Amino acid sequence: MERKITRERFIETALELFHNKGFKATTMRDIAKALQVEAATLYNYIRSKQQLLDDLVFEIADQFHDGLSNIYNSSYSPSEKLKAIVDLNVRLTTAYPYQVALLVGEWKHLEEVRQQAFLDNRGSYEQMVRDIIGQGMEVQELRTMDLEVATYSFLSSIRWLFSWYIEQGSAVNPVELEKQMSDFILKGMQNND
Amino acid sequence: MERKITRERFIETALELFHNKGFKATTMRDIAKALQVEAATLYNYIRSKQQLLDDLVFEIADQFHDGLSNIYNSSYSPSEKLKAIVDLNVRLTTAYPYQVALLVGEWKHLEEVRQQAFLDNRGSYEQMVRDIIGQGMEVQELRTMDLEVATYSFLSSIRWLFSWYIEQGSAVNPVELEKQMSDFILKGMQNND
DNA sequence: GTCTATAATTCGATAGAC
DNA sequence: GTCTATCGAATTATAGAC
Repeated sequence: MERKITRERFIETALELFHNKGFKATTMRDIAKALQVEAATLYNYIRSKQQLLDDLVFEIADQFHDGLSNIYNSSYSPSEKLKAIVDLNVRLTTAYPYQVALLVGEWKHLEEVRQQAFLDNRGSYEQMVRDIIGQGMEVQELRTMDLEVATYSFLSSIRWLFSWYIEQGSAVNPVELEKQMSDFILKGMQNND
Repeated sequence: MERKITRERFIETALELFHNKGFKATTMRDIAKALQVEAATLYNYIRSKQQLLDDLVFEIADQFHDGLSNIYNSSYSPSEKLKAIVDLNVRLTTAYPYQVALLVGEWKHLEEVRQQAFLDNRGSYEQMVRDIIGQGMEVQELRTMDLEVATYSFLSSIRWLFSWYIEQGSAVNPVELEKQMSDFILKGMQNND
């Protein structure tokens, strides 16, 4: 009958509410009510609601960025790298679906300076993907296509994984999911001459 | 030196702010300031902020739904229908990018009953797409793949078009865009035996 | 570590003059 | 149709008792 709050339970509850109602529409009282405590209690765990968002967004954003850097700086071929990127996304998304949801949908509510830092991070991520796809076309591993459309479509098709995963009640085999997604996305990009 | 507000200018300004800051974070005073009037003035144009969101979301949602219904009930083949869906999305998104942004990102802030109506509408849209892809596999126009992953990836890859279009400053030829996107997305789905 | 109480601010919306 | 003035509710966060 433990009623005590752990930081972990607090974060979990907050993330779920942020996903369901949005960060701005979720009040400290909402989170407190879900944990059956008073709102003031929550301030033993965080400095502010704003700081909580910042911590959660950048924690997961850094994981994506670091993961992609390792892929980018590897000796894999371009199309092998793209498969590794799909794999990275599936692994992070199935491990931290609600944090990815926050990353995709609530970064606008970071304070201004931090929002710019976020956009720099995201821009760097997108540029690495663009480079890899461009290299794939150069060595003719990938079909020749409009680079911007290809980059955008690739990123777009994996970005919404979190919402599907959450809706499915997480009843998905991550390994099979990665196979299916790589298959679908990369088949359209590969050069078959 | 016309300072008068038209309903059109009001909607345009509100949509842009909703996209930049999010619906919840945009105050009536924000919109008023951008139009260089007082907040009270805005209530000559709308009944409430909530009603404004509702009107704008369902106006564009209905256009997507009706457009897809027409495609669904046509005599085109499944893969021709998919191409028509991409075309529908490109046309609506390039014509009403900020309204599409609202549709994708802010539906959570509809009031509860209307939110359910929205989800019913979206579910119906997704089911039609799922049907078309399933039929494409049956008649072997499309490769055999996991139906859920294919449907999700297809929808996902066109959903973020609005953000790209807005970022590009709308400097895109819609016809060429439709061609590039159809090409990218459908190449990976077609059966080549 | 959790509570009660409340300060300080902000927001949506209305009343009523012009 | 736009303004000034303001109400009432809601929100983040803090102070201080236990």
